[in-house]
Amino acid sequence: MRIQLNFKSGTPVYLQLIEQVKAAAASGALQPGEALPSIRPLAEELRINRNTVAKAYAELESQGVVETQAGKGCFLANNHSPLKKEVRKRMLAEYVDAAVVQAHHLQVSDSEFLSLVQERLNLFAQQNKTNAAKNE
Amino acid sequence: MRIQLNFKSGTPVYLQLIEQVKAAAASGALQPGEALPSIRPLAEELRINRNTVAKAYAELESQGVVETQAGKGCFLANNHSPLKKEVRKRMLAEYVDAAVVQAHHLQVSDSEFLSLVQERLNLFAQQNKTNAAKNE
Amino acid sequence: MRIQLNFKSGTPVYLQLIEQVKAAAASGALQPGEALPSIRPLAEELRINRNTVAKAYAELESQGVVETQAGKGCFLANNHSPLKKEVRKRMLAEYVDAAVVQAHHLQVSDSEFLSLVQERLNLFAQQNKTNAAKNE
Amino acid sequence: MRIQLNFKSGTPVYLQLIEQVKAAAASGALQPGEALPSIRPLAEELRINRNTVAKAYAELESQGVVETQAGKGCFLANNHSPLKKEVRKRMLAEYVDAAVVQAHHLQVSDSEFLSLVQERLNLFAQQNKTNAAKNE
DNA sequence: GTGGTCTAGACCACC
DNA sequence: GTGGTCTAGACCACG
Repeated sequence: MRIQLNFKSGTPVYLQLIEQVKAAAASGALQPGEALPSIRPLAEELRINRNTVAKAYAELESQGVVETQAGKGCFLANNHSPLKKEVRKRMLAEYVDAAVVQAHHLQVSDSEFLSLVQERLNLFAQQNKTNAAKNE
Repeated sequence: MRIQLNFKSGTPVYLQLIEQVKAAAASGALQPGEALPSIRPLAEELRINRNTVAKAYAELESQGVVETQAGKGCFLANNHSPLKKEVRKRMLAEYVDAAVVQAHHLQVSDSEFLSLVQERLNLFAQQNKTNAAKNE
Repeated sequence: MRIQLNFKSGTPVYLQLIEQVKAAAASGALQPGEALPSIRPLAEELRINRNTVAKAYAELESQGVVETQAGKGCFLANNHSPLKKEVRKRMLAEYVDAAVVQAHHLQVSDSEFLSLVQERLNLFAQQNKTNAAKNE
Repeated sequence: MRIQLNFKSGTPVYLQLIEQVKAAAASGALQPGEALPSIRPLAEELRINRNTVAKAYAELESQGVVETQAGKGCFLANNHSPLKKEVRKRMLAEYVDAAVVQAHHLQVSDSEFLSLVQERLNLFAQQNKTNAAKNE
């Protein structure tokens, strides 16, 4: 699971964590019963306080999204099924629209915008590969 | 201009306002020189405090998006501060990255993602045309 | 009576007006029964709204410092006697202290400070003479 | 550090705080590197809201008078931003002018005014010496 | 415990 | 009526 925080957005960090865990569960990237990252390593990787991660996990447990087993870890609860493709597309569209509006506001043409999108996709795939290698 | 707030998103209300004013400006729904809604009526309509609207407008002014005249009102500025191309690209990249990450979380493939981007670009261009026609 | 406003101090203009009229009354510069400047010319001279002057005068009347006679003007009430020299000196000391602290903060030496004071006193006397000539 | 507020003066509380911290720094009562009172206890002691103190400290930081470390505290900065001599003189002139105007209102003669200035300078120098001795 | 931010209410100056 | 400012309360992130 890949977590990416935006410290400048004004959105509390723990809410960003919650949202991204939910998204991973919604997409099926995180399977029911699968373990979430442990609090301490995750906090170190993201350069945030352990309390912040703990708070997000606690909130997720109170919402029934995950189940915590003391001393063992935190696992995705069972009663979650991957969302329909249509729903996922609608969720994603919000993010795409924000980028499109910003592009227009910054007077970036459609073709420039599309090539930027392609560029970031490639960059992202490359980073993923690097992370995967590191975790082997 | 149509403003729609989401009080449960965790995104500060004043940031949502800023985004939507920018979107309206980018889409042509709000024309250069045109007056934005006055602070008090807008705050009442949205059921929020006047200061929240005032803060959004103040931030928009400091970004050069609008020009405010005390006692008169707040108007959309003409020139969208022509920043250097590199700077604009970097600003835009943040939005694109957020969408890319979300696509990955929701396990949407690159090709599906690109076609969604194209779809939203087309939709946006269409809205622009409609607004232009309306303002003639 | 010389009024000097500071638009950057954060103190409301009408409060500055009130304070300065009171100071003039306290010092004896304004005698009981003497007329205050008319609202309209004073507002023009100070480049502020007539309402602001009117508000200050209304507040002064409600405090019993002045008495307004509709259509005639605004006059200093009778029950005010000039303050003792010691009291005036103490009031003035507050302003002097603020300047002294600022001088030290800006690392201006005592001798430089004293020559600045002398310079401003001269400038002030000169302006007064100019204004007096204009009003003849 | 002794803070004394005047709630009836019309001067915003946060500005009074700024002035008094500057005065303490200028007089030597507060040494470079020394911690200012923490926001919460100070607010309670003065019976004002925490945000009012926070605003004063934030403004002091933007002026370069203090340096604040989130989660640690707020400390007096070392170098009082050596501005150009001309700029400093102009800033100081505002304070001097306010005192000069007040002297005129209170009908204090120039010579009396100058001797008062000298008196306060001496008093201030004496305080500085006392504070220096105390901090040895 | 520390400082920082978002939202709110009341008041100010100006037209 | 317009926008602007000061003060406040609640919540957040961090140590």
